[in-house]
Amino acid sequence: MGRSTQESSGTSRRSAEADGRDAAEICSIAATLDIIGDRWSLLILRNIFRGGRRFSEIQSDLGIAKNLLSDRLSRLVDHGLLERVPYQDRPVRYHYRLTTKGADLSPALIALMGWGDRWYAANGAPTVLVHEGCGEPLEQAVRCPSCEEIVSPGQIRSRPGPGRNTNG
Amino acid sequence: MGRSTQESSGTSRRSAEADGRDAAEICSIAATLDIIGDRWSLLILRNIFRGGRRFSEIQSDLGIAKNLLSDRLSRLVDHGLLERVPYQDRPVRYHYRLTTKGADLSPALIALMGWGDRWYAANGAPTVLVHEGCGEPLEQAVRCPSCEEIVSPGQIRSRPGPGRNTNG
DNA sequence: ACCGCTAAGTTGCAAAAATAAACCTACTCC
DNA sequence: GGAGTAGGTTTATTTTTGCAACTTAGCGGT
Repeated sequence: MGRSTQESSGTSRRSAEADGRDAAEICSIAATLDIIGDRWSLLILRNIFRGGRRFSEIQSDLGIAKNLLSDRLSRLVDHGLLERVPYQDRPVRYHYRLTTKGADLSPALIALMGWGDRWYAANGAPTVLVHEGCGEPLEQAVRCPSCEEIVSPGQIRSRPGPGRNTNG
Repeated sequence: MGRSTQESSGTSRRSAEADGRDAAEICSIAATLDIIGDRWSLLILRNIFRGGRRFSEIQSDLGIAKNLLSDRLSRLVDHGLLERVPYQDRPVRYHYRLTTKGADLSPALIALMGWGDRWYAANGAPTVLVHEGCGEPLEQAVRCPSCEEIVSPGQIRSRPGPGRNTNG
């Protein structure tokens, strides 16, 4: 009935800070990693991005233990990144589909893939993302919507936003 | 002398596929996650990005156990993402600085932060990245260098690259 | 000279999580 | 009615974590 032995759907995996504020409340990176910051979640999502939607497909492709896959899929469904939808009756079989929220992680996957390509793909990238139509390889960039230009890393500054210290 | 109890600098953390090809060899996302795909590495890097370079600074900010921090820092140094540099003699004290390779992960951190902002920052982002000079918030985008335009997710296709099946 | 303090770790141990392998349920095909 | 498939659960073993105590090396005060 429950989610097997390794239950882990508590509110937060990392310990709270001194005054009860959790790291996730003051950093969106921490908030994100609380959800997909383990060794399998992003790989599972990557597989589903590529079209491998069924339990057994993901399991054999990744070599993940079945109980862990079961647990991670449930977690991702609970957090609203995936939907579990029946794709046949008799016997009822499910597959997993990205929600808008899950699909919205694609920039992060693209960035991680780009880094691996740049630093570990000695013989060229295993997979390249191309522009539909023109077919040319794509790249990721940070841009300033108001200046309408690409911003280099050195021109990026960070400052506290409106969500800082909400619980004051 | 060694790296304390939790040694983990083997070549690969995930098991090899049937024919000896590792997942990392056919997917740059897997290759990347082999290095920073645990619960702490990206948070450590984030801290160092923000300027928190010393052991104790990272340790108290993150609340990570000291032995784990020690292990993760050594791993990141071994993999060339960080450099351990003495910042004083007597007693000799070290801090950790991003290498080019480590700094090159910033697009991934920006993407993860953006996702957390969009889905978990009900009261606005805790931190915003702005364009130096104009001060306006930045965004991340995928662009086609040859068409010189921003590409929406639906226009992205992926195909095998030159590094696929290198070990034929 | 001794006391307490800081930084940056290391060591030992208990608890939690990951892994592997066996098992289960429903159903289909032969 | 036996074998196979999909999608899991259960159980046992191994690995990682997390916590607390301890270490090393120097500093500042008394």
